[in-house]
Amino acid sequence: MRPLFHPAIEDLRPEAILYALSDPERAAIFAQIAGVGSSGTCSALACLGERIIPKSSLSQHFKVLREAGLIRSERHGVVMSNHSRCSEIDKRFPGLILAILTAYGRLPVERNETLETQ
Amino acid sequence: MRPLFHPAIEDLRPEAILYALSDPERAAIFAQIAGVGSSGTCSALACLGERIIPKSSLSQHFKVLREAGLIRSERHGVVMSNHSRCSEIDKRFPGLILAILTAYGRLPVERNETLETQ
DNA sequence: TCAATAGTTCTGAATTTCTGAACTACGGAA
DNA sequence: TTCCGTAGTTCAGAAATTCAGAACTATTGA
Repeated sequence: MRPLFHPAIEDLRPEAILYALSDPERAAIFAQIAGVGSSGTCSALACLGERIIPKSSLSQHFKVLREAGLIRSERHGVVMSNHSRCSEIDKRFPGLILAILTAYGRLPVERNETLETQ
Repeated sequence: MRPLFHPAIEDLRPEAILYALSDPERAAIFAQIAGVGSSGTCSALACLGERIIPKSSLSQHFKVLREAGLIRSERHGVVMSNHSRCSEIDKRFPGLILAILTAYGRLPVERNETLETQ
């Protein structure tokens, strides 16, 4: 298994972020991770929506999110922990993640700790 | 030629907007239209970047932008005029377009007339 | 009526996405 | 140690999407 690639903050490209979040399943996964803060294993996120996401697809989704710079994944023993890189991204692209999650209706009304409201 | 489809504002879906703007060529076209305000013919936008976009591809790009609700196209004689639906979209998804165009580095520093800075 | 211009649709090749099956990595039990 | 179970990755082929040249349509002006 090759080591997980995480782009540096200065290498983030807006097209990759938009592409990653243009899939509602991926957006739901990311919203969950960003909402809960440091969050869950891949398998815990397998049935957020109306279907059970096959694990190979799920793995691909995480790869896309990771390589867009949206999340950071690290292995802890047998499970993978994923957390969002919202605050880093917000420095580079102010307001972007907040606007996207809001558009998806994924942000709670009360202030979210992992996102600066600018 | 079938009539051009423009979604109603309440039918706009964030995934379609993100997808449409996740292509740098389409984003450049949209930025140009949104920046200039009411803007140009398709062919006038054919060589914004490093290559000349084939006209069939260009036509597809416009269709994607149109069906995502980002632009409104109308035929005036032999040419097509396209203008952005930024202000409508901004009511539905506040800050989204501004954040995306800013991330792409496409917004002038001075205030843009077609976008509300909220 | 004809030619020119601007854009759309068609079509097949190339690319991408999806997902079941096989595989790898790690931890714990025996 | 070895074996087993869990968690996730990679492979591979089918399905879907994208790309762009060629053919087509619509409109204007001569």
